[in-house]
Amino acid sequence: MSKKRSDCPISCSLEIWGDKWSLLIIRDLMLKKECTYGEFLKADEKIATNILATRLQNLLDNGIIDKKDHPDNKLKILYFLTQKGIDLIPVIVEINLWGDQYLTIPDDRKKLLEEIKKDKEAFIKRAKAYLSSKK
Amino acid sequence: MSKKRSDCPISCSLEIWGDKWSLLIIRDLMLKKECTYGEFLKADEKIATNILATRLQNLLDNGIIDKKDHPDNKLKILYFLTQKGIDLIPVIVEINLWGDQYLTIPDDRKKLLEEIKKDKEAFIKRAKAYLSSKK
DNA sequence: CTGTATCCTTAGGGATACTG
DNA sequence: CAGTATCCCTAAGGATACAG
Repeated sequence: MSKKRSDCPISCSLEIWGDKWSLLIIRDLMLKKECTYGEFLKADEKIATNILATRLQNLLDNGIIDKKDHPDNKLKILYFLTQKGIDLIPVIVEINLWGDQYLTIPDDRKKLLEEIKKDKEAFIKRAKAYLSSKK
Repeated sequence: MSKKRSDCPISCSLEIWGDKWSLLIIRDLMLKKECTYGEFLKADEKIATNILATRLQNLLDNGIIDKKDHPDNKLKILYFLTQKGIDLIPVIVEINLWGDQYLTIPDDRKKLLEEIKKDKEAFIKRAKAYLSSKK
């Protein structure tokens, strides 16, 4: 994505997925496990198609996501998280928990947050298992 | 910082501190507890002074950091994390742990990472207590 | 030392049309 | 449906000078 500024793991991580869109793509894949191009476009934040294409390519290049043909419809392509992407779930979870303290949480996310708050480690373990499973 | 794209806590969080520099400022304040303007400028990533000024202002506006006069030298100003900023430590910690799996960690950070990996919750608790303490 | 100000360049992004 | 391509604009960023 951008050139290397330092050896700091925070800085290097941000250079891979630290823009305003990549983590939203990862969020979609965490919530829905598999997404088509069109499903990303339909997300609330309304990403532009050219931006989406560059971000998906960057995440593919960095091994965070992968893609495959849709089992039923060969015209559709499904994006999904690799293990490297799945391992970003704890980051997403912690951002959610911070947001729970300092932002207004929409109703359709409250259930998820309750689950996370009840037992964070168990939630992450379950989510990782779910996202790693085939089908 | 930018206009609101959606109600998603991830999206809203990113709009506050999801640029390429804010988390590095927060990282510096987590590692050193208090920093002067000049100390931020000296960080490896070499942030430009105009960018630094806008980011500090944004973090001040959003209540993530605060500032005060240096106790010894009234010409110096010290920036530090508020509780809202301190509560971002788990996010930083998880990014570090992800980086530990997938990036090359420089020697001067390995000790910190060992501490985190030994007992994450204890590390966070200690860090929060340290950053909350006066002096 | 802590910022502002300015200039200039580049990257990110919105809108929309279009192709296999 | 899954992208490419184009145009155009704005925000982000680097360099540097300078002011209180």
